[in-house]
Amino acid sequence: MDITKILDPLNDVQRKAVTAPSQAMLVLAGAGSGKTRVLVHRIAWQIQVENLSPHSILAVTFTNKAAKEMRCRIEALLEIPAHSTSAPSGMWIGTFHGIAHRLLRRHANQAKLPETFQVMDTSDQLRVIKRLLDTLGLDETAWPPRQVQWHINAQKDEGIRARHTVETADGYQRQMLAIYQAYEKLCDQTGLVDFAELLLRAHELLRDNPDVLSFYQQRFRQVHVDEFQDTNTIQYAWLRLLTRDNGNLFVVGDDDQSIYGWRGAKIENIYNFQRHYPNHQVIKLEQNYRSTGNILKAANHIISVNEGRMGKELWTDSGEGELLSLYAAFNEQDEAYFVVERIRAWINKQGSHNDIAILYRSNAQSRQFEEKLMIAGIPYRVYGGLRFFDRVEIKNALAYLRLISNHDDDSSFERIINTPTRGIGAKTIDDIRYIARDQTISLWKAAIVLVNQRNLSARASNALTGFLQLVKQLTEQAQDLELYEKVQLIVEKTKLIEFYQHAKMDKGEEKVENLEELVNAAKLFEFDIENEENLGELDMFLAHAALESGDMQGDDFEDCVQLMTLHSAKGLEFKLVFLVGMEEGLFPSQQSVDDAGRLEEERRLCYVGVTRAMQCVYFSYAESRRLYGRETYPRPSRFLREIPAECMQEVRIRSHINRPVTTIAPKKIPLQTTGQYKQGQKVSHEKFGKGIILQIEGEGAQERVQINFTTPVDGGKTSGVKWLMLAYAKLDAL
DNA sequence: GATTTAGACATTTTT
DNA sequence: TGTCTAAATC
Repeated sequence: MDITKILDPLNDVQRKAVTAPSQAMLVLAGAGSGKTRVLVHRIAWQIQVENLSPHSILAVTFTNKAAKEMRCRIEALLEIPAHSTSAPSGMWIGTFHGIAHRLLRRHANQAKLPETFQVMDTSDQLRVIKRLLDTLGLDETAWPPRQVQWHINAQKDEGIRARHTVETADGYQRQMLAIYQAYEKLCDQTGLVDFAELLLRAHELLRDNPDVLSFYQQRFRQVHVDEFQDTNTIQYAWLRLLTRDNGNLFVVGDDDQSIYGWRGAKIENIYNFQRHYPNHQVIKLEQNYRSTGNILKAANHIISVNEGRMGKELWTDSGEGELLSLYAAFNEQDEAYFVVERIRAWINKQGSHNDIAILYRSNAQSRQFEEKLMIAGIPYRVYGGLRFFDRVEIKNALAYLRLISNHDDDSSFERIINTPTRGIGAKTIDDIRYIARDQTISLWKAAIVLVNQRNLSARASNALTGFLQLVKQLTEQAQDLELYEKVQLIVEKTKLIEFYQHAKMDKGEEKVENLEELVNAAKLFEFDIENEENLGELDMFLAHAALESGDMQGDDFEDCVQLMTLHSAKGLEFKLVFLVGMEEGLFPSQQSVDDAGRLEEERRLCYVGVTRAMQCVYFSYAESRRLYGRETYPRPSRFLREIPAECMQEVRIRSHINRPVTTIAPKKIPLQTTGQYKQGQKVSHEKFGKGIILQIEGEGAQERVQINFTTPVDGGKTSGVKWLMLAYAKLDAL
């Protein structure tokens, strides 16, 4: 047995946490202090040294990425051969939602769910709510669907069912309650489960079924939780139930990095933990292995302004490093130019685009930077876009698959009844809805009833019959096929490809590619044997699509500058970090400045941002910024003043950045189009291939465009950046 | 049934 | 100001 492999890479405090006897443990792990390492080594320790069966291990995370990483690192440490997916090791490592889902599949009966229940994602849920409001005859402007959705989810996150709510005189509350009730009923009828419901249901399953509870209490001798500060009420309640008999709950978190309070996360869970588990031990990891001394000094000062912390101060034994820099930009354009210029300098000196991140408070801020990076020809990647499984074309294809799996899935039925368009109009759909509501049957059954009634117009009847037959036929044909063949069948036979190919809508080509990619994804989808219990491969795949929607585009190893929000930067690290838009009203955001609690969360966000950096931090703010079409003159962020002056240097403007004299309007560089082409537009040229328009200059016959050609041509190389006269170049818009 | 136009709206996000 | 969605129109 090789204990050294587990213990040697650890410092004293980490080792103490890893080797502590079984009990409740709270590890307060500062940024970059080896939090995941402790978790991974702790589990390895328990298995290898304490001879605990992997079967007895439960580890919970928030994201699939984190779960995957943890599993890989544990298996590497234990030298379990790679590629032996989850099954052989027997450990349950997953997200709260993933594990709740697994429990509900295994005990669908006791959870009072149909065995074929389907998981819906956020957009599915919104559709269901919209439809519900419609049936209830409520006006969408008075009852905005998003707000209703938010309300319902917030209730569920707190563990509150509609029936628990106390009657109030407040009309608004009462209506919301009625909607919540109706929503619960609808979900029960159609066998649909939203994300919050997964957690709530899993909690109720354990709470109300002592046999199930004691089974899992005995199975999971050790329960581990990552990012504990992000748990919400119901997640923590669930953890408490599971660990009630032995108290072996090992949680790792950082109160200073709690940035999800707005979606129900409760820092209080950390304080409550200490009350609920009186025999717990607290260990603080404060040695940071990521950042320079100056960066940590700045971060510590910022976070120290907050009240009511658990108290922690990061230190490092590596040197001071460079000073942090601050740039006061004239406006947001200037800010972007500055950042690009610095990126260039970094690349020229030492290298990789991957080292660099531009972090901002809100997604809208990415635009300026994308534009300037594009012009500069610097490769970049924006995080937080549409996920693969969230795309319309994919959702449509999945809806067909779901309908095949369960004809009574109303939400899928409605989604695709007229996609691709097959002549079934709003009128016919209304009729189907009416019958369904009237006889309390599914839309599918109602559609059959409607056809049989024979009082439809010939055209509508034909169209509807055609649709019903298509689905029936697909169901039969799919019967004995492999998963990917089923997907292929759907994609081909439903004419979705033709639909998107034909439509000249933007990104049609991309949509077709995505559908093809979906078939591929099905091929790659590895069937998790441990989960098999009640479920077919297709249903597994559908659940996977809902629960792991982001996983496909996850790791691109292209060498790119990374653009993302501060929130999505949590857990990552970069050598060079730009924290842009450091302005009052932007960061901290306007909505949080009046509320002490929310302001502290913004400050923690700033702390998270600074601690992402390993070597270098640049702050920037704009003295004037166009916001929602209005010119604003924000003040620098208060967080900048919370950084000690001795770790900061102010960067002065370079000569080439024009600072217009105040009375003269800023000179506009002629970037406007005179007609058909726009900056950023994709075009193709018969000789140079496809590319993107970087700049447009001149007028009339003199008009010329600069294009960055990105597709390889005959020689196998890309044509690169070229200036072309519009009058001569044969360009096609894409 | 597709295209156009008007209007709302605009932190942060994973599952 | 720009984007996205929903309704209006041909």
